[in-house]
This record gives sequence, C-alpha cells and structure tokens, in this order.
Amino acid sequence: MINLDVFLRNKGLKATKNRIEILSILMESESALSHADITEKLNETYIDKVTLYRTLNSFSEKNIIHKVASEDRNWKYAFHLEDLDQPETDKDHAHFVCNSCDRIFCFPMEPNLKLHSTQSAGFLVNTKELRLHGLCPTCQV
Amino acid sequence: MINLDVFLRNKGLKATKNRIEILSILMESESALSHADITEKLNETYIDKVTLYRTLNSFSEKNIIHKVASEDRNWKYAFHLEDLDQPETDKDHAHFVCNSCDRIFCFPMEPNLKLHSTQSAGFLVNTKELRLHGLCPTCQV
DNA sequence: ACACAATTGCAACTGAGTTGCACATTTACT
DNA sequence: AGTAAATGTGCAACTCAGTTGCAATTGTGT
Repeated sequence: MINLDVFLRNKGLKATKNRIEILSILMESESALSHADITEKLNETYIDKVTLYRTLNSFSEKNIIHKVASEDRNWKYAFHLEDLDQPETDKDHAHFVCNSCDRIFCFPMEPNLKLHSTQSAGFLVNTKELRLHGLCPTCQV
Repeated sequence: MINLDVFLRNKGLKATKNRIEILSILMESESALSHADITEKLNETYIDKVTLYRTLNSFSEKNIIHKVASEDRNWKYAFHLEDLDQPETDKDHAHFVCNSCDRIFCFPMEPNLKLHSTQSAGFLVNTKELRLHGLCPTCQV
C-alpha cells in the first residue's frame, strides 16, 4: 500500500484529509468517476462541491489522474495504477465508453498500435486514445 | 454535387431552407464544427439557436453527421463524405483533437486496427474511435 | 389548394462547472 | 512547539451549452 500522504506531498500538493479521501476513492474504482459519482461515494464525509472540482483539477494538472471527456457532457476522472511507474510521460490509454450508462472504463493501450501517417501529416500527435463505444457488461441486458 | 433537397427527404427529414443551409456548412468544413462555429458561418442568415441544436440532433439521429464529445465541453458536429457509401453502418473514425484550439479533425479509420481482446472481455464493442491528441498545424507556433 | 404532421422561434429553464472572497489548515522555518 | 506565508476550503453568486414547453408557421402527400 502506497502512502498517500507522502505521495501527495511529492506531487507538490498539501496532504489534506479531503484529498486523501478523494484520491482513495479514485484509486479503488474500476471505472472513471464523475463528480456526482464521487459525491455519492463520499456519503458520510461532507466536501463542498467546489472543493471537489478544484481537487480533481489539481490532481489532473499534476498528472495524478486523467480527466476524460464523456458523451454525457460530464467529466470523468480516473486514476491509472500503471502511471505510477512512468508518471512524467503522457501515457496512451484505451477507454471503453458505454453507450447506455455512459460509464468509462480504462485499459492499458495496445503498445503496437500503428498510425496512418499519411492522413495525419502536419499534425503533431502527443497522446493516442483508443475509444471503444458499445455496451458494458452490466448494460448487456 | 449531391441534391441536398432529395438527400434530406430520403433520410425522412423535411427539406427546409434552414436545414439545407446548415448541412451545406457542415459539408464544406474541414474540421468538426461547434454550435457557435456554425452560428458564425451563418452570419447573414438568422436561425434560432434552439432550431440549430434541434437540427444538429436530427442530423445526428439520422446518421447524417457525427456528434463528437469535445474536451471543451461543447459538442462538435461533423459530416463524413465516406459515410454516403455505407450510411447504415456505424463507421469507425479517427479524430485528431487539438490540445490548444480544441478543434477536431476527422480521418478515415485505419482498417486493420486490431484490439486487445483480453482486456475487453465482457464488453460489447460497437464502434471504434481512435483519438489523437496534440497540436494541429495552425497551433504549432 | 388542403389538412396534417413536422419544423420553427421565443422565453424560460437546467445543471455542470467556475469565480471571488473571507476564513481555515498545512507546511517550512526558527 | 510556535509562527508566518502559502495553500486549501466553503459559501454565494455566476456562466454558459444545451433543453423544454408551447403557440405559430411551413413542407409534403393527397
């Protein structure tokens, strides 16, 4: 188990009770979580909604979590264990986006994914994201 | 040149002046357009903002255009020429998302893209979208 | 030309996410 | 441990893309 207190301080963030709580929730989740999802999981702990937004943005800016644009116009936030190894790089990701419940699940990116270099001429590619749209296990009736 | 009047009626939509104007704008654009982008290009023609939203949603439901979730929380709408050939299928797409100006450019999807079947076990994949994040030609200083 | 269904415009609303500001907490330093 | 500066927190008010309800208008098949 990683020491979240030290972890946050190494990232240049103060290790507050709120942040440790929020980070724990993100680390335990299978899928990316929305602001509302996290609020729900915080049921007993009260954290102001603005604080939660600001915390998630801080985490995202420090590359602790990923902020993913979702099809329901809500941001989804996800912690990636494998990023602990290479925290400095913007790592490529694969996301499964459920058409029914809008949940987003993260997978490590296929490493040997080759790009069509012709069409992307002139474009400077930084990160590759493979988005799979369909039905998650729960939503397949 | 395709007859937009007939095209729209074949899709089960009434061929109104508004719709033809909006569709023309979408067909002429290199990149996916937001509601605001289209409003700007409509400068002389006044179309109510709600009508524009409803038109874009109709087009999207009839698979005439694609509605893409963007990182700036605005929907982007794109017409794909190649979809005219296979209008019934949900076709796979590649999108280049500019980190600076948030514009989205569409490319045909690499056909031989193979998936990591292990991780996606239990997930029913319908459409694949390859998202490339980086800097578009205009934003590279 | 007519009638009906689909489309349009307006006003008011929704809801995720943000901003400003005063107060509280962490942390680095002595 | 004690303290000051920096950082984080909570509240209220705000922003802005997108939606809803409804009455008036327009397109289309007959």
